[in-house]
Amino acid sequence: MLIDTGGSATGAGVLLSILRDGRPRTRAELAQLTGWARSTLSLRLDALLNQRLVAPTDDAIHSGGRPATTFAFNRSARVVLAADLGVTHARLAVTDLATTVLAERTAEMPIDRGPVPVLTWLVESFHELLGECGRGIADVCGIGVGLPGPVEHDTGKPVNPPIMPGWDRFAVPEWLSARLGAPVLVDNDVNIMALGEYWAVRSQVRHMIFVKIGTGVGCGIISEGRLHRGAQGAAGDIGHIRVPSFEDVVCRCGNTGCLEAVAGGGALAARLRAAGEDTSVSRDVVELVRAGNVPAIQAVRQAGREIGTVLASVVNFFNPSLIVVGGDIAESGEHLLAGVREVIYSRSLPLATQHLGILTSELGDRAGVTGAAVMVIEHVLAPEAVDQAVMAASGG
Amino acid sequence: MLIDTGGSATGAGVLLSILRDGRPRTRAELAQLTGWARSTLSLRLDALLNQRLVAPTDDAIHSGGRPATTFAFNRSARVVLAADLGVTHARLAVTDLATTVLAERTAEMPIDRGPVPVLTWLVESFHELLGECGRGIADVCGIGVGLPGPVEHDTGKPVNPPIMPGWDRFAVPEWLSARLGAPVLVDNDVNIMALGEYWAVRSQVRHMIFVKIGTGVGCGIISEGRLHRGAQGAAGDIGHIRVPSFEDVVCRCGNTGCLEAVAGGGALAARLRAAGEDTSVSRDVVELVRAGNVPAIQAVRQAGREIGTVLASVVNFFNPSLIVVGGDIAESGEHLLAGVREVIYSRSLPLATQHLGILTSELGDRAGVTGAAVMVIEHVLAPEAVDQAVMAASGG
DNA sequence: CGTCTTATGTCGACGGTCAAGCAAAAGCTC
DNA sequence: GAGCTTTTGCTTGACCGTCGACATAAGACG
Repeated sequence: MLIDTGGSATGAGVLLSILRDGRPRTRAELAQLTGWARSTLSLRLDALLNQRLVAPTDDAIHSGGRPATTFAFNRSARVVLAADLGVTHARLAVTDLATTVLAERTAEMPIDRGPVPVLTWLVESFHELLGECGRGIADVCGIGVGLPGPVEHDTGKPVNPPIMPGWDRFAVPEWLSARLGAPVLVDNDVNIMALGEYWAVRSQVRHMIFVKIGTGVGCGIISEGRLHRGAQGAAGDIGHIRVPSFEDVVCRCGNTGCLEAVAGGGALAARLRAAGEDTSVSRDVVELVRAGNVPAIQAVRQAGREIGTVLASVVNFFNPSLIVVGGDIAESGEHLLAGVREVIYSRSLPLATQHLGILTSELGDRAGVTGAAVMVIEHVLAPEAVDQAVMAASGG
Repeated sequence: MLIDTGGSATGAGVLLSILRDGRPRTRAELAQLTGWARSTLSLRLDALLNQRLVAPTDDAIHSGGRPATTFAFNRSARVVLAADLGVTHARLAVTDLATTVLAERTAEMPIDRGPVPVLTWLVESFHELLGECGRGIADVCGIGVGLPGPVEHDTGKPVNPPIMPGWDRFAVPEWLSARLGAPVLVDNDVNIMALGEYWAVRSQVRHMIFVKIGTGVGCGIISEGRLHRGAQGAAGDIGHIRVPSFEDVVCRCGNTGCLEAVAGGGALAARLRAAGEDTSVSRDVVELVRAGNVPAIQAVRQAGREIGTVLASVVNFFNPSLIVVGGDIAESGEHLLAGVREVIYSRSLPLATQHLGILTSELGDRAGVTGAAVMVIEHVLAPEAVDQAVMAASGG
């Protein structure tokens, strides 16, 4: 229960947080920005150089006399292992400290095989991916994992996941970190996708909602730049909000009229199948839309309207400045988004919509692994964590 | 653009934040809690004693040898001026640093008289209230004001308030602090009510929603213990969420089917008036309910159901651990709450509702002034602010 | 009243930080 | 290549915050 007051709380962390934007800077600039003496600054800069978290850049700024060497964040100092585990699919990546993917892999990997088989495969694959991009296990500063169900983020354990048999309360972080020797962070897959998309717009946006429309419907919430997980980590479960005039539609959750049962990818596939199309999963619906199938396009647009109805309420309540729509169904082009926009702009308050952006995911199916990497990077590169690492390296 | 790295960042602030809970502690306990040497601790404790923010308590703990003097937060060190300005009504209070009301006053004060008349009255009344509780203007550490409309919290200016003629972009903080000589914080009235209610439960609750049902309907949102204001400061505007099967009801906002037009106090009064009752404002509805008028009771309970419909969606989306219902109509007893509970518990997900509390306001019509005081106290007693004050007092 | 125990104040030592100054380095201009 | 300009690294002395140790204070107990 001690409060860290420092002793040698070196302060290298805040220096790094300034350099995290990637812009190269001279010592003089950094001294002015931090308010430290040049001698002190050099001391702390050296600490970061020793950690290889910062590196001198090639181009020197010249202003008449001796050119000033510039220093910039070294995104290659460490690597992050990121995993986005879906219900049937898995995507893995090795990224640098700026979320750039260095090596990646996707595979069919049903989550219901259980934690040990899936995570064993995960560890093996990570080793292979590390080999692909020429890095070693020693370079790994952390592992981020997204799971398709509710996760207690503090402990990293899934809690009562409806579609992950065998995973309930499995200690994922302990299991993985024992085998990979680095800190492990776990969260819900929609949350990490939100984090990934937020990363790209973090300089302009403070409040954001990421809506994933796959088989089901869910969303991740960013408030004041931080993920809002809710009291039970169940925030963002908009898939089971009841939509009007569909009280007869039965949802897998046992209730009726849920958004997911009306506008989710699974529901669309089922409805089109009933109409004679050969659609079993949400990706089949996307195929059909891309092929120009009119009933499929109409269904997707109408789903957009239903989702828009719910989001219109969410906009009034939460007042975000950006809504990002992702997931399988979102990749079927503008049809879905058109429906969403149509309803939100007509139903939400002008004050809340005048500066509201409604966009499709920039990262596409990479949002998950990017977000997993972001989660790790934010943890490992937080000022206090950097201070501690620097202290440990110099202190012994 | 300097980053405060200290010099003499005394650290007295974190010490005070430990003592803020009100529990008396000995020097030894505090040294252990902070991790500082006893000598260092004494130094910082002295700084807080000089500021009178901490005071020795009478009872000394005895354990064989010399008894240890205990120290506790001195809630009487300063006073806060708090104002909750409604559309027609105003409530003012002088509170101590633990939000205890020392003197208060309510008055009819229509906000549409404009900023200068209202604020002039405010300043006069504050002086009188200070006299009543035997404190001087020098004791005031800050002023908190709640206004019935959207406020840009950073600047304290109302922005496009629909029902506050003459207030648009009026510089409330500058005007008041020039006359009262202390920092002024301004926010929306619903936000400060949320803050006030949160204060009472802050040790158990991190995510909360405060719903105010007066003439209109609005809510304040607490995420991770902090007020979520949204991108335009417009978050919590649930009064204009569309509720199903009321598409014919016209709202004062120009749209149709808004929750406020269906279940707000103004709407209830109008509906009962059309049925022959003598109700013009929401308080009249409450009177009627208290008198046992059956149509009024039915109307209020049904309003609770309509509000519950919206809140059920909000619960799925936001996953709070507590919903507090306040405002005029909430004071009509359990009828409203029964309607709200009925719908939320039947429509929201079990995971989100199993530990969800739905309660009426503990503070009642004092929630506003309490919240205004909380806003000021959190600002003035924040560790950095305390450090700065201590530094200023000792440095010159 | 003396002794014992624990709390508290004081003082010197230590270490981190700063400002200043100087010499060396690295490029440019002439 | 000499001279100029500016950055950079290094050193020194001073200052301040923090710590540990010692002396003193305050009450209890016999």
